Amino acid sequence: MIHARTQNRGRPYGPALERLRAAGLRPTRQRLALAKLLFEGADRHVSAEVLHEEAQGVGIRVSLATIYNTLHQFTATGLMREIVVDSQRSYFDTNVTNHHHFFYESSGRLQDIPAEEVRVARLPGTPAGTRVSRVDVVVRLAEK
Amino acid sequence: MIHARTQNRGRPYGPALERLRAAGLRPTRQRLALAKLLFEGADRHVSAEVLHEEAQGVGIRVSLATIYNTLHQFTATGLMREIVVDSQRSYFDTNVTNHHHFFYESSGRLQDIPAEEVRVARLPGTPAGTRVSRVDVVVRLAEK
DNA sequence: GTGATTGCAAATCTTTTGCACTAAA
DNA sequence: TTTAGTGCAAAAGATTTGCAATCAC
Repeated sequence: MIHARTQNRGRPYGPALERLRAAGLRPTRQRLALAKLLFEGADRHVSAEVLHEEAQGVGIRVSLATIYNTLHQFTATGLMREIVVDSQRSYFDTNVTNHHHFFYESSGRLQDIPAEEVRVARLPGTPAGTRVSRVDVVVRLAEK
Repeated sequence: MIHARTQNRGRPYGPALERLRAAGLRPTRQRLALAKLLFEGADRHVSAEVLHEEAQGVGIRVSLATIYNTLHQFTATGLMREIVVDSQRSYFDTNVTNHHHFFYESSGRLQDIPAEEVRVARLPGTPAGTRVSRVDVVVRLAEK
């Protein structure tokens, strides 16, 4: 019989650890815990404040400064993406594939729009000396 | 001969005053001065800080708090529009017609893209109970 | 005059920083 | 060990607010 600790179903430590490893980030206690919150489950849109509260709620002891550090490291290593929809607060998205967003103005909630569902026919050429780093489409929604 | 004060070429006090009147804003000294800076000339993209410095530079005595108040009042009355491209700073646009933007990531500069030059084919229906208040397309540019 | 507007300074909010402490390798 | 990472509190930057003074009507 195999010892529980070595009973390896292909994911000995879970995908969170692997993601951090792949991103070249040392898997510390807090990064691992945050990665689990963020990546195990559906795609998410979080602000630093919300993620901090959620972490506290689940018993993860982590400071707000570390939340910011972590979100920025995850963004810098391509694990997450920053979305700009509110000039007062930063949002981060666990979906790093090409896509767009619905933004509910009243609640501040974000919802993905798959890239295929938006066709942007950009006629103007990009200015000389520049290249397009990203095209963001935000459909702002108000209550009817 | 007509007195200089009444020599009216169709714009007795200039369009700035008329704009404020039309927007229902009392034409105070600082609102008038800011309106002239903003609306007499080509369309502009300003941040509160930049507008404040520019005003000071031209000898307009106005506090930063009033700059913020004014930009928000102008936005609330439809004289300007807020553009969200940077989660740390607010930008306001004097062009309130339907259009989009190039955003130079390195300099923070904005450039209009006429609405006709971008075709957004939005296939997903808007969620129930909501209506589209605006569709923003931001083409982020990096240096080549 | 009277109520709207302004300026100033203090307050608030989000995000960053400095630095001693802790933990991963 | 050695070095990266963390927490905390303080700092920084953007924006808002409270309130007395000022201005438009």
